[in-house]
Formats: sequence, C-alpha cells, structure tokens
Amino acid sequence: MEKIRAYFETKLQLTDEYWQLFSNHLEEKKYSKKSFLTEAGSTEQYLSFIDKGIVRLYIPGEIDDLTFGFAFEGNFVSAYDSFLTQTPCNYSIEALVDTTVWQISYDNLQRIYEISREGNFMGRIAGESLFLQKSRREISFLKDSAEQRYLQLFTQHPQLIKYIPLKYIASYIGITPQALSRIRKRIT
Amino acid sequence: MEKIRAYFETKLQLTDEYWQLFSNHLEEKKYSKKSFLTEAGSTEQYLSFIDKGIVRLYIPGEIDDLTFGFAFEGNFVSAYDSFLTQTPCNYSIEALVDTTVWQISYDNLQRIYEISREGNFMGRIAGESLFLQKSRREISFLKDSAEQRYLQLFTQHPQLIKYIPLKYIASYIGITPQALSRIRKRIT
DNA sequence: CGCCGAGTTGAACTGAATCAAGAAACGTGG
DNA sequence: CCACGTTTCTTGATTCAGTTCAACTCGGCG
Repeated sequence: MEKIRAYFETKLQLTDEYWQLFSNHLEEKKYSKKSFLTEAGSTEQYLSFIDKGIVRLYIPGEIDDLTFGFAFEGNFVSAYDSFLTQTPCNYSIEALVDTTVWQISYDNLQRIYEISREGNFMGRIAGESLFLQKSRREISFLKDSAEQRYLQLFTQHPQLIKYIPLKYIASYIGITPQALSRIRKRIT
Repeated sequence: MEKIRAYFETKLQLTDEYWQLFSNHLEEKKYSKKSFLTEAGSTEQYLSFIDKGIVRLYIPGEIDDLTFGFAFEGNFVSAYDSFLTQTPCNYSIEALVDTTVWQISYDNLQRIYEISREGNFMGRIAGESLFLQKSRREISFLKDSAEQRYLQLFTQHPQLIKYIPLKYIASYIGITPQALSRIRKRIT
C-alpha cells in the first residue's frame, strides 16, 4: 500500500485524513496469469493500481488481437473510457503474469468525488496524465519509425522483453510479428 | 455565447448561477488567418472555445511542420498539456481562417476550480473527452490504413477539403503530400 | 509579368505486409 | 519427467503502400 501513496505524493500534497478517506475504499485483489481484470463487453467497475505484475490491454479480434497498451507495477490501469461513461467496453485487460492490484470501485470513487475537492482534483490529475501519455504516443506514430518506437519501449521498460510475447509488442508498435523479428535481428 | 453553453449542456446539467460564474470569465477574441493562438516556446494561458473558424496544431520543424491536430467550430482547443502544467509548449496553434473564440485564462479557471465542485467536474469532463479523442486516434493508427484515415476524416469533417491545404492533412494522417495526392486520385 | 508555394505526376527505392515453411519454447497429460 | 501438440518465433520470397527525388503545372500575389 506504500507504493500507491507514494504515487499520489508525486502529484499532490496528501493530507493524512484524505489518505484515510481514499485508502479505506481500496481493496487488494490478485489475478493469476492470463486471467482478466476486465473483459470486452463488460462495464469497467474498477480503477486499479498495479502493486506487482504486468497487464496488457487489447481489442480481441477473430484473426488477431490488437494490443494497444501495457501497464506495469506502480501505475494505474483501467478500461478508463468504460469506467468513466459506465458503458460496456470493447477491449479486455489481461494479466500477463501473476498480478496484484489495489482497486477502488466506480461507486466509491464517485462518493469521494462528491465529498471532497481533493477527490475531483485527483480525478482531473488521473485524466490529465492519461491524456499526456496518449499525446506522446500520437506524436511517436507521426514522426518515429517502427524501429524507433521499439527502441523507446525498451529504454523505458527493459523488463518488457522478458515477460511479454513478441507478437504483443509488435501489435503495440503497429507492425507484424515477422517485421519485429527482423528489426530485432538487425539491431542486436 | 449560446454555442458554448449548448456544448456544456450536452455534458452536464448546468445551473444558471454556475453558468454566470463561468461565463463572467469568458472573453471574446478574434484571430486573423495565419495568426497564432499559441506559439511554440510560450506557455498556454487560455482554454479556448471556437465560436467560428478552424485552427491547426503543429510542431514547427526546420524542414516540415508536423501537423497533429485540427479543431473546428463548437469545440475547445488549447495547448492543453502546457496549459495544465504551465510549462512552455513545443507546438503552435494557428488560425487557418479568420477565427473567433471565447477564452478563459488559466488563473480564472483555477479560481473556478477552487470555489466550486462543478468547476472540477468540468475540468474532469474536458480532460476525459480529450483522452477519449486521443484513444480513438491511437486505435486508428494501429488498425487503419492511411487511406481509411483519410476517408474517416472527411466523413467527419467534409468542410476540411475546402479550407485546409492538402499537405497539412497528409501530415495529420501520417503520410507525405505526394502519397495523399495519389490516394485522392485513386478514390475519386 | 514573373515568382513562389502548393499540388500533381513519374520512376526508383524501401520498409513492412503477406504467404509459407521450419525451428524453438511451452504447457498438459500420461 | 518426458512426449506430444500447440503456440510463438524465425527466416525466405514475393508483393505492396508509401518515401524520396525530380520535373512540371497551376493559381495567387508582389
């Protein structure tokens, strides 16, 4: 539970009362490898903080999945659009390894939003940080090559290569597994 | 000013007092074609609602600009990351035609955030809607061809073709002007 | 009128997709 | 703990979309 408090304290000054208020609503949950935190078609009920593990976000396809995100220890993950709008989502979130998270439910979060300014502040901060992430990725698609995106991914998350199948990474950077295999060969 | 109120009312129920509070801080501003709403290197001071006109968001380059967004009548626009973090931004926002906006300054918006729950709510809503936009674009980069992205752009914004130079559109969908010229030829 | 930036068109080249086959790794049941 | 089948990864050959470089046209503006 220290990790999640530390995360918030990088973003705002957190009073003890407020932390109490928030952390009272947190629940620990464990997901085994290949199980779903959220399944396509369902409505996201939780905002989760990854205490340990790695997850993958993807749109399931008849032929191939479309992997569009990963999340690691020390970050929030959620089918955030589904969570916000409380409508069914079109993608799944899957644990790539055994994963432990702290979760807050939609209803409890709304309650916090209602009773405290910090709540809404936090909601804003979370939304804003997700927005900034996507913005960076947009620019990367416009101006970097697949090879550059691959290299960036590994300077940011060196542990990736160990736990994440190549085909998911290929999908994430927007190329086929064959192409990524060749890129990898070329640069090593 | 009706347009902007209408925009909010699609998102939340707006009380008259709250609308007063907010609209008192709005200022009308006109930008002539090719002038800047925000210039790369400066810090964004405004969140702007486009009453009339079209703007283009781009990272200036020595050789070529990198155009990564457009905004139209009836939408908000801002160098939102710079606005949020109050640090200099690395892109410019330029009027493509004579453009009229309603602006709220950073300081005034912070004040609204402080004094009302609706303020923070609105901040959240704005952040969330920007996030959803970027998410859709991310998926499009992963699974659509350049041609598909071009077609989508025009079904959504048919007026685009009239006012926006081809080379900006090409940049936005991630290809060269030559390639877009050929796509256009092929599909007509 | 002449210039300049925007758009078009052509030809050669390149990165990645596709199709296909073989090798390695992985998980499950015996 | 091994054997088998399945999935993942690699490698090769071909094709294709888009890039690059270059030449030419068109329209607007000094």
